Parts: sequence; C-alpha cells; structure tokens
Amino acid sequence: MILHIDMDAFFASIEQAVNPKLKGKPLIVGSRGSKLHTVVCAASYEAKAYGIDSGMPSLDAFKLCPDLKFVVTDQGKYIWTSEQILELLKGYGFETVYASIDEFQMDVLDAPNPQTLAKNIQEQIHETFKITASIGIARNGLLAKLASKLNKPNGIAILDPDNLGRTLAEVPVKKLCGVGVKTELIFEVLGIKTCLDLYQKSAQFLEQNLGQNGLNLYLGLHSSEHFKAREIEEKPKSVGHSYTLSKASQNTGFIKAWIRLLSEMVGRRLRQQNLACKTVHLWLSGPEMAHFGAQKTYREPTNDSCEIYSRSLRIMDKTGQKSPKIRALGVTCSNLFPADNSALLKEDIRKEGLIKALDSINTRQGDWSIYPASVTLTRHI
DNA sequence: TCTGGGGTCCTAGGACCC
DNA sequence: TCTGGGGTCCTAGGACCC
Repeated sequence: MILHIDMDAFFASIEQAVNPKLKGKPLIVGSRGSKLHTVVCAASYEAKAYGIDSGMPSLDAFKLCPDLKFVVTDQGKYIWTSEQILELLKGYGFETVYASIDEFQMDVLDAPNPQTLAKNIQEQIHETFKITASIGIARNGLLAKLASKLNKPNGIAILDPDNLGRTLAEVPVKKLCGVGVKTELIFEVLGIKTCLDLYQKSAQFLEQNLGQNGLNLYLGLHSSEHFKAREIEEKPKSVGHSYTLSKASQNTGFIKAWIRLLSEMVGRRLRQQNLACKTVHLWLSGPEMAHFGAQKTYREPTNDSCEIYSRSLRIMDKTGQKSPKIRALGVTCSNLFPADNSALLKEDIRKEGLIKALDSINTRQGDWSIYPASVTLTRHI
C-alpha cells in the first residue's frame, strides 16, 4: 500500500502557525508584493469558505472578502518546513519520497493497519508543526493521491477493493492527476465523465485515443508498481524566472533592463547550486504577440549572469520586430551541468574572481546589496 | 479592471553523422 | 547522382502540475 500525504493549504497554514494574529482569519498567500496584482498561491480554510481558492486573481479574492489578510510567499520557509516533514516521515522506517513541496509518498508495504499509521502521522505532524495533513491510502501512487483529496482537510481516505468502484463512480475524471482541460475535453467526447468510466476502459482504447498520455493514465490506475522515487536532492533540470509588467511596454531599454534583472536572478541561482547551463531560453508575450519563445544551445556552459543576458539578447533579435509591445517575459536556463570553475584564460580568471566577489558581498550584506546599474531602469519607468 | 511564477514531461520535425 | 537505415542533438510548442 502507498500512503499519499498532502498538506492542507500548506503555505497559508504555515503562515498561520508562525503568526498567531493570522490564526482563524481568512488569509491568502500571494506570489508578489503588490497585493491586487497577483494570484492566490494558497488560501486558508477560512478564506476558502468565501469561495476563494488558489489560482484566483487576488483582486477577485478581495472582492469576495474585503477583510482578507495578505502575506507574500516566503519560499525558504516552506522549503525548510517541507524538508523537516520529510525527515519526520522517514522516521517511520518506510521508504518515503518527496512528490512536491507539500506532498509526500510512503510505501508502507504490508503494514497491518495503514489507517492507524496514517492517524499517527497526522497527529505527529500537527504536534510538531501546528499544521494538518490529509492522507490517502491505496495500492498505487495515483490512486493514493486521488484518495488524499477526498476528505480534506485533516482527513483520511482509503481506496480498497471493497469501495474502489463505488468511490471512483462519484469522482469527476478531472480530479485525477494528469487530466487537465484538454484531456477532459477529449474524455467528454468519448463519454468518460467519472474516474470509474476511465478505470473501465482498456489500455488499447486509451492509447488509441490519447497516445502515451492515455497509456500512462491506464498504468497509473491499474498497476501496483512501486512509486517512482523522486528525491528532494535531485538537481533541477531547468532554472528560470519570469515577470509580468503592470502594463505593456514598447520601451526597448526598459525591456532589456528586465531581461538583465531576470538573467541576474537565474545566474545567481545557478551559481548557488554550482550549476552551469548550455541552453538559454527567452520568451516574450504581449497584446500583439501571444507568445514568442526561442532557445539556443551553446557549446560552452555558463552561469555568468552577464553571459546569460547577452545570449538572451541574441535570441531577442530573432523576434524580427524592432520594438514589440511586451507585457510578460522570462529567462530560463536548461541543459544543466556541474559548474566547472577552472578558467584557463587570464581574462576569464579575472571575471570569475569578480563574480565571486559580488556574490559574496550579496551573501554577507543581503541580496541586492550590489547589482548592475542597468537594472535600476526597471524601477524608473 | 482582466490571470503569477516555478517547474516537468512529451511530441514532432529538422539537421547532421555514420 | 541517388538510395537505406540507424541514431543523436536541437528547437518549438503543447499539456499539465503545484
């Protein structure tokens, strides 16, 4: 059996646990400082009672509940808590993996009473962190994850041969991880409405109609395979940052300053993790240009923000437009390798030394103590 | 007054090599 | 000059998740 442990309103619950003034209050956590120009990252259960949920524009959330409390995300705090929870779970002696920042899976093998185990885990998490978790139990990861959503918050649900058919018949297929808007549309045409409808289709039927995605869903539902371990320590496959401007801009200098800033942020993260990238991906979008994205792979890996910036600019030239109207933009680096800090040329050695010095100033004095002057342009217009 | 930001995986076609 | 077959890497874009 697999236990899927899903934290309830994770970010919002942590903020309430840390700050007693927020306890019992409707609260949202937003991804950015300007509280009317962001979307809801997490909503406390008090906020959910007003119909607020993650993904909703914060403006709409404030309309539903004017007294809403607002907190800006603090990723460091959430990652730290997530790691602590993983350690706690590993203490039970079963193989446990990280599924996302607020989800964990535990292979409890043939534990005699998984429900009691789940109850103990919930209590220990609550005692330690003052937050709650919902737990799903089933014979594989996909079903366990589905089960964890059935009794939220602070609930336990088990899917076993006794209740599987009955339960799946009540759950819309959209609830299943891997079924998004597009897949749901295809299912509608095929007459698949509930998870049970999907469960009863053959592998061949699903592969014919949905290709690999269909086959994966079939396997996810029917296999009793061991979950795919994804360790928290695994290195990322890409690192990126993006930003949406408050209104579209045609000012090339301003746009370039933003690309410089995003390149700086990406470069810093690469250096912190001792990685370098071969591929740089720049994307731009605006009212007249739904989405322009292009990537380029270079022979030499880099984690120098300046180099990432100039590679981005070369991609920008490919838009073929002189000064396009831009509303949102992003810089992402992929094709990651361990950084090789052994420059040979005199000039490269100097450059490496300079970057190291700047990074150490920012580490000691706080982020953004020192940064390229051109970045200040992002604030002046 | 329009809905952020961080990711992963998959597919299909082109370029190029042997 | 034209033809097969096998394989890798790169790019663009789609779908999905938290």
